Amino acid sequence: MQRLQYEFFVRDVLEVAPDLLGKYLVRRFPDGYINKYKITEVEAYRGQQDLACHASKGRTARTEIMYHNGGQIYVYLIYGMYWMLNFVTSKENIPQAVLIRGIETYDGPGKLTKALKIDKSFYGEDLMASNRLWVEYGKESSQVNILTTPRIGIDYSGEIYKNKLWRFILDE
DNA sequence: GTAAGGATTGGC
DNA sequence: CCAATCCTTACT
Repeated sequence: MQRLQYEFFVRDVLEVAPDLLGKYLVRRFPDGYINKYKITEVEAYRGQQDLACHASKGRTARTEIMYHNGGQIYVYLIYGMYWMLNFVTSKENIPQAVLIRGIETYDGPGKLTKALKIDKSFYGEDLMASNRLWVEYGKESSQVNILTTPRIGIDYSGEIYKNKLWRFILDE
């Protein structure tokens, strides 16, 4: 199937995040083996105002990639042991990203990066140019049922943002 | 330089 | 319930 292009990612994260559900994350491993995984759970992180978004701290070495045009990969380490996989969205200078929290077979942001062998070396990689990680359309209709809930693990982000229904789950 | 804490997970 | 484990950020 066809790889998602820049136009898909260069939109507001609240449009891109739910739209990623049902699409396929494609990984080409170092030995050349290719596997595809249906995306089942994501979260949206939206700009400097969103206190749960890393970019609320401003433009730093870590958040730099989020200020780029959509379609780049943002990876960071959490709790000293788990890599989190994100896709940058929106236009240049608008820091947004979608956290991939679950894919078919591997439920959990830390589990899926471990299974797919994703680490810091993917930071800043382009989803349209990469030969080892990208996203494709599925063959079935894009009609999917979606559940929304508050985001996980961001209780520190204040009343307004911790209650936003910016976690999107594929309802099977 | 130093300290605090995190978009998580698994084990007790 | 709590430790693991290390990078990023802020600065008593």
